[in-house]
Amino acid sequence: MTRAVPVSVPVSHVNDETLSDFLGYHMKRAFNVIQSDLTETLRPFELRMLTFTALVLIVDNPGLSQSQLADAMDIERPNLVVIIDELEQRRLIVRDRVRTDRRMYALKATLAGRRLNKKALEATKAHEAKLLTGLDVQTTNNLMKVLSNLHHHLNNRHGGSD
Amino acid sequence: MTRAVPVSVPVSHVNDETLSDFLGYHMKRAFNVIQSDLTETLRPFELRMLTFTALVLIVDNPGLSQSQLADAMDIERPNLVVIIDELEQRRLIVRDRVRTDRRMYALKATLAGRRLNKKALEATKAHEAKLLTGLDVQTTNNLMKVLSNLHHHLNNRHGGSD
DNA sequence: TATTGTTATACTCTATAACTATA
DNA sequence: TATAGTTATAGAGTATAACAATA
Repeated sequence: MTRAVPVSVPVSHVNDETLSDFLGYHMKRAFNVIQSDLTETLRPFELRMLTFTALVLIVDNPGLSQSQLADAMDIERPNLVVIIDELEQRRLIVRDRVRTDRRMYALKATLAGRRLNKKALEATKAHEAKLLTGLDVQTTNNLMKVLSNLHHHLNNRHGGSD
Repeated sequence: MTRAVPVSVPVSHVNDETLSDFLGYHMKRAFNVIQSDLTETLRPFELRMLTFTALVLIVDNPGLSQSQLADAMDIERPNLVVIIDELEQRRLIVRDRVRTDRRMYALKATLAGRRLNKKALEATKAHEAKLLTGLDVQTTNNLMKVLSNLHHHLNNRHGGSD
């Protein structure tokens, strides 16, 4: 896992100036590190980023449907099914039939689900705080705000003009 | 592709406040939209984000090795092989043996590669500018800078302490 | 007809171990 | 022995079409 130090090679420092205008490039690189880190943090709880996110959203929004959840997570409905299956099989959530519309399920967390959610959440927060140690506070706050704005902006364009 | 308008459901607005502290959540959502958009933009050129990024970096850094490129792209060396294979088969780049160290290839773009690079680059820039229309300039600049800082920060921690 | 959840499926991206050829 | 590139492979994530049940 030790990142090798470059030896004598044709190019000593990779020039990525042309790519510096592209969000995708920077976001992917940053996201890569964050996600692989988050994956490790969640491993002891047997959660992945997707199952963790789903669990948090269900805990915070008891009764929401799979369609709504998929929409909030920006994934397709079919891909959510296995995630919900997994959480349900582990008795962390339940699928309750909605009386008034029997097509839907109302997703709710169990006590075990809420407990795991709490523990995983704490671990993740602690780990992330450690990751961001050394970054000035304003940068961190900016980042969150800008990313959130960006998503709303992009999502509106995406959903609206297509 | 039309995003369905929510009907009457148990939860009218999904509360994601608990997740609002997590970089991963916001980055993923924003990245999702950007990448799916970028994918469409690059489709006419028969490029994906990975092949596009590799091409740009090779054009800008003639002679770099696959290890260096993989490192710059934050992917594992084995995963780069098929990407380079694809670009080589399409005669967009060549693998030149390095005389002084015959283990390595010096990657170089062909004329066709540089031409495609230019066209794809223009399309991507135009498309991205359109995507970001309406966002104030400072936000955009901040975003780029913060993401770049973040990557360096995380990468140092990641590579250094592991 | 339209929507919710589902199955099946294919494609892309990612990660690891083990190999070869060179150094 | 160590590194560059490679192969094979397994696991995640993503996207689409088509279906049953329900509205």
